[in-house]
Amino acid sequence: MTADQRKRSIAAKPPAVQRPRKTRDAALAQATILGVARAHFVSQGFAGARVDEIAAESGYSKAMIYHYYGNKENLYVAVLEEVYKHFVAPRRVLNLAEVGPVRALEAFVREGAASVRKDPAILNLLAIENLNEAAYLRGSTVPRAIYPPLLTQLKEILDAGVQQGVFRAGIDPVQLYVALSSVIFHAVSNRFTLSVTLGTDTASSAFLDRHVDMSVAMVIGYCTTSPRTGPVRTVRK
Amino acid sequence: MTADQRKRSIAAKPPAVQRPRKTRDAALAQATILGVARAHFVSQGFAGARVDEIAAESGYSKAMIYHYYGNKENLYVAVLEEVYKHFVAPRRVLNLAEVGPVRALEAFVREGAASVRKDPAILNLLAIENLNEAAYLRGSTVPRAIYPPLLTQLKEILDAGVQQGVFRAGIDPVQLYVALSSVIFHAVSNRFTLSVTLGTDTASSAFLDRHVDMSVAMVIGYCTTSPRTGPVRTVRK
DNA sequence: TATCTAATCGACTGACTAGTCGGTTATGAA
DNA sequence: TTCATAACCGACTAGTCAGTCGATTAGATA
Repeated sequence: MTADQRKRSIAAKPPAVQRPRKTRDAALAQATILGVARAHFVSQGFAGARVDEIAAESGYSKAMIYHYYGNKENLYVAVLEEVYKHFVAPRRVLNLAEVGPVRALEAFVREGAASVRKDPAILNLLAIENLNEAAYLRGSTVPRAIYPPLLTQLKEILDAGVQQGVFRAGIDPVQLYVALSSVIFHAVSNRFTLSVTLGTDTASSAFLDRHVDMSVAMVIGYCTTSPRTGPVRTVRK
Repeated sequence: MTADQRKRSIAAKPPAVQRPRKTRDAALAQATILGVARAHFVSQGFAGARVDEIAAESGYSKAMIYHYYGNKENLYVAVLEEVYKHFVAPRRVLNLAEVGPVRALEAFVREGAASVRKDPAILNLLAIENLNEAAYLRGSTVPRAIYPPLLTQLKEILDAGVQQGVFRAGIDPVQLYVALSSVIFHAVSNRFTLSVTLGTDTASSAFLDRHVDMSVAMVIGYCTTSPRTGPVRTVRK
């Protein structure tokens, strides 16, 4: 039994929806198919996912999938867009003026980390996209619309921090976002290989809790340190 | 034309090795097949790679692949092990006593970053493994043997730093390694999606240079800061 | 030189896979 | 009630895929 078969057999459960279906409901059909497709693409990748399996598990015929989504690629893109939207949606707007730039930045990091820990699906799709050189993502407008507000929010936090004299000047929001997302995402998206190679359960919530704390300290520490006096300096006075 | 076909057509070049082959050479055959397989698994993933294509491009028949590697999974594991070895091999041993803990830690980060920027293949395989919950990696002893020395090296740097009063005490090497690898790997492995979503070419060497500098500052800053002092304290709940 | 091992391959197979097609029937509107 | 629309599906196809098999032959060895 190959690893692939091992994994696939998990999905070999009876159909989630029993036929004969009572009523016709196009919206329900589309949503059900999309949900099942999401699970399959996330765990099997684009090439690894099987349209037949998605159909069987959803309780609808394969013809329905092609009726609503046209082809496998469109179905995948629909999943990609749905997951992207879902990823950013729960992020609440911080009251920057109230909590101040340092706490706002900390919240930014902690919320992102909590979001991917609760549902790592976005990380799998991101990995798939990068393996594929973002071929499908490029064709979608949804993810592109999601990020500018996030960058704007980050820029406002940075500006406020500089103005109040708590952050160093000259930090590029894009550059900071990349660093942030690194510490937020990587430990979760690579939890399996890290656990195997490091011999520690890096997926445990205790480990990830500590990782988030360390990440926050690194990011806040960087932003609050003057670049000239440098990090090499032993202790801040 | 689907994105898959678009990508696959790149590999549709004439065979790298011309037949009739002059001599028989088992070692050459295995190495050639492994090299071509590496390229295919890295860019297409396990499910996406095609044994027929690997055979055609290598200039050997498919029967040779099965003769030497048994099946697709074994071939993939062989690639995985080869890439892992190649990833750690070029890392030179630092003279900790000579350069001191701060520079040693900086070098640790910079060398890791340089290594994956030069050849991101390891990152693709890591992504594939994590999508697969490290199913294949678990069956291999090679990657497991590679990491302990790396952690030992990191621990020595940390200990020296604490002893010399430049690093804070109590940093877990495993925890630090996860943070390090985050900032080292993520920007490179996610360069495609980051570029698309952020609207900036995050794969450019200028951007990555700045990212590495920021990463070094964050890591060194964290290790050289006392956890009790500094502005970080104010944000703790 | 005779012999044996293993390097090598063309052609095959059975299972799988994305996508299609022709038809049936529930449902809402007229 | 009639009827048009679309929700829905079983069965099919053409091509693809991992893996096999029987045979041929280069080259090492005795």
